[in-house]
Amino acid sequence: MANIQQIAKRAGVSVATVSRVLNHATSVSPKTRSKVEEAIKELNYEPSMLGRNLRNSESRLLLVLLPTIANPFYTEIINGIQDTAIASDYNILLCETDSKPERENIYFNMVKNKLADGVISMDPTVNMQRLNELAEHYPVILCSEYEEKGDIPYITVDSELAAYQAVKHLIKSGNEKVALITSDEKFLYARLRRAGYERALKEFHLQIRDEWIYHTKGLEFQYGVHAMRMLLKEEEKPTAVFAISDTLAIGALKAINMEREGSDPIAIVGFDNISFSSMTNPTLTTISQPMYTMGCQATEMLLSRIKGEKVENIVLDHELIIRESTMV
Amino acid sequence: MANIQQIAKRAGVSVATVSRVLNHATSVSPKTRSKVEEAIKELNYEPSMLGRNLRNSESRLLLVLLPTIANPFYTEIINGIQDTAIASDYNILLCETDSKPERENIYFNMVKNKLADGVISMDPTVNMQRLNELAEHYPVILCSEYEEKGDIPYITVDSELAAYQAVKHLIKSGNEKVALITSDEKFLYARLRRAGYERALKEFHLQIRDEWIYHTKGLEFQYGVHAMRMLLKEEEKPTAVFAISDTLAIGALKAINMEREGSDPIAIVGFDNISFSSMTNPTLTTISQPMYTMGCQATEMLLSRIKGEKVENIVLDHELIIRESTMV
DNA sequence: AATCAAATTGTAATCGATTACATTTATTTC
DNA sequence: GAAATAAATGTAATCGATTACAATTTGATT
Repeated sequence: MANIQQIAKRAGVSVATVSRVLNHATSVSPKTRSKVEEAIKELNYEPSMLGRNLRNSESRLLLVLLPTIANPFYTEIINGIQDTAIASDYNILLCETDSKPERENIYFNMVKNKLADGVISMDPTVNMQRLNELAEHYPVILCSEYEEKGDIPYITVDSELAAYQAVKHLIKSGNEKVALITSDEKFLYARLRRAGYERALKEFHLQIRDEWIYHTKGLEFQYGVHAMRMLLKEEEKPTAVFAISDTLAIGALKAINMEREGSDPIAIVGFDNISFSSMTNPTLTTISQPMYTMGCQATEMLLSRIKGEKVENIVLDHELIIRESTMV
Repeated sequence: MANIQQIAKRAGVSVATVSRVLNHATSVSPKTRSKVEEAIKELNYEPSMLGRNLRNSESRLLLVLLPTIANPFYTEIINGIQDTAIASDYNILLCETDSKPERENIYFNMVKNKLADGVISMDPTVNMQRLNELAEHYPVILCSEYEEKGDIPYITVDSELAAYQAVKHLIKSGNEKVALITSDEKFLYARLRRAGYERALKEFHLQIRDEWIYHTKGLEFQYGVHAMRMLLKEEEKPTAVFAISDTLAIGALKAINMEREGSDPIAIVGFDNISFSSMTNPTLTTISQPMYTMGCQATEMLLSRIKGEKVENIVLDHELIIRESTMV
C-alpha cells in the first residue's frame, strides 16, 4: 500500500499538498489537485488511519460495551447507534465483555490509547468504579442501565413505572396472585422493576410473597424455564407472572407449555419487546422500549461529549404491548 | 495520559529503555527496570497503541464481518472467535455491514490501513470481488458462507448433505408433500440446501413442485410467517416444510399455529439450532452446526494466515436434532 | 592495572500522516 | 511595470512508540 510520500513524488508535489487534497482544506489549484488525484488513483492509495490518528489523536471509532450479543434486546439499540455514528463519520466497535473484567479492561485501554474516541456502555455488569474513572477523562455514556447518582450521563426508560404498569395490567385482568421472575438485584434495572412490581401489588392491597419472587442467575431462556418450574412447584401457584426480560418470559412460557395439562392458564408479561416475542405461542405481552431511538440518542449524547459539550440525561417513554399471553 | 518520554524523564532513563521494559525484550538491569516500573505506575501510563501500531504495522485487531447481529445463528460462532482471538492476544471487532457496500468498504479500508490485521467474513452478502481483491494482499477467511472455486480459505459444513438428511427425515416420517422455504439463491448456502432438498425428493421418486418452493426476501421471522401463509394457500397443501434457517422455520411455525384450526399438522425442520429453537411450541427439529468450534477454527486459520502460513479448507460435521416439530 | 567481552543504556531514524510557518508564484492596484 | 496583496506550495516539526547501531558501564581475566 502506497503512502503519502509516494503520492507526492508521483504527482511532483510535496506531502503537504497531498494532505491538503485529501482533506479538502486550504486552497489547492485545480491543476495540482487533479495531478494528485490522478496519482492517488494510479497507486490505489488509501490514507493510513494510524498515521492520521496518531497526529490528530482521534480515531473516529466508538466503543459499544455489552455483556453479550446473545440477548436480542441489544440488536435494535445497536442499529440506532450504528446509523447515527455512521452519519457523523464514526464507526462502532461492538465489544462483548462476557461480564469478564479482563475484557472490559482491554476495551477501556483502547480508549485510553486513543484507539477509540468514546464509549457507550450497555453493560449492567460493568465495573462502575473503573468506568467512572474512565469517564473522568474520556467521553462515556450509559445506555439503558445507569447509576442513579453517578456523574456519567445516561439515557434510559422509567423501569419502575413500566413494571408498575405491567403488573397493574395483570392485576386488572383478574390476577391476584402475581409472581415475579427477576435477576440478580445488584442490577439497578432489577431493583427498579421489582419496586414497580411491589408498588402495583400494594396499590391493590395484595400481599407481597417472597416465595413468588424468583431470582435467576442470568437472563437466558433456560433460566426462565427453571424459574417457572420452581414457581409451579409452589403449593399455592401464582396465576400470573411478570418477568423482567422477554427472554426469561419466553422461558417461562415454555415451562408452562410443558407442564400444563388442562390446568389453569397463567398470564405472562415480559420486558423489552424483542422481535421473538411476537413469534411465541401464545404471543407475549411485554413492555416496549424505543430501542432504536435510544441507540440514536445515546450516540448523539456521546458525540456531544466528544465535542466537549455538556449533555442532559434522558428518560424515554415506554409502552405496554398487550398480546395473547395476558388474554387467557 | 502520559507518554513514553515522560516516563523516561521521570525514571531518568532513555525512551529506548522504557520501551525495553515494556516489551520484556532485551536485557535491562533489575535496578533500572524497577525505576521504570515505578514511574509507569506513578504516572498511570499506558502505551499508545497508535504509536506502537504505526511503528510495528500490526494492530492485533481482527475484523468479523456479518450482515447483522440480529440473527442468533452468529452468536455462538462469535463466542468461539472471541475466545480464540483473546487467547492469542488479539481482539475482535464485530462489523455489521447491514448488507450495505459502503459499510463493507469502511471495514475493508480498516484492514488496508493497518487498523486491523485480518478479516473473518460470515457475510453472505459481501461483495466477493472486492473481498477477493483484499484477500490478495491481506489475511481473509470465510466462515460458513464460502466460494466453491475461490482462493480464500474457508470453514463450513456440508449444507447439501445436511439439507438432504433433513428432508429425508421428513419423508421417512411419512411426508410425501415436502415444501421448501428458502432465501435468495444468489447465496451459495441457499443453492446447496435446495440441492439437498431436491436430491432427497428424487431419491424417493417424489415430484419437485415449484409451487412448494418459496423464496423469501430475508431470513427474519416475519418472512417465515409470510412464506408459510403463502404455502397454506396452495390448493394442495404440503404436509411438511424444510426451512433453510431456524428463524424462517420459527416464523413458519407461527403461521401454522395461527391458521391451523383442527386441520392436519405440518412437520417442520429448520437449520442452525439457534438457542430459541428449543423454546418454541412445538420445539423445532433442526440441523445443528458446531458453531462454537467453527468460530474457534476460523480464528486459528486466520491467525495462521497472519503469520504467513498456508491453511487448508475445513468442512465440519453437522447433526440432525430431532424435536417435536417433526413428531406430530 | 590493563585488556577484552558481555551486559546495559542511549542516540537517532523510522512508521505515515497533519499543519504552522516560510517561501514562492500569481494577481491586483496604481 | 513596480509594489502590494492574495493564492499556492513547500519545509520541517510533530504525534508516540520501536529498534538498529553506537556508546558506555560492568565484570572477568590475566
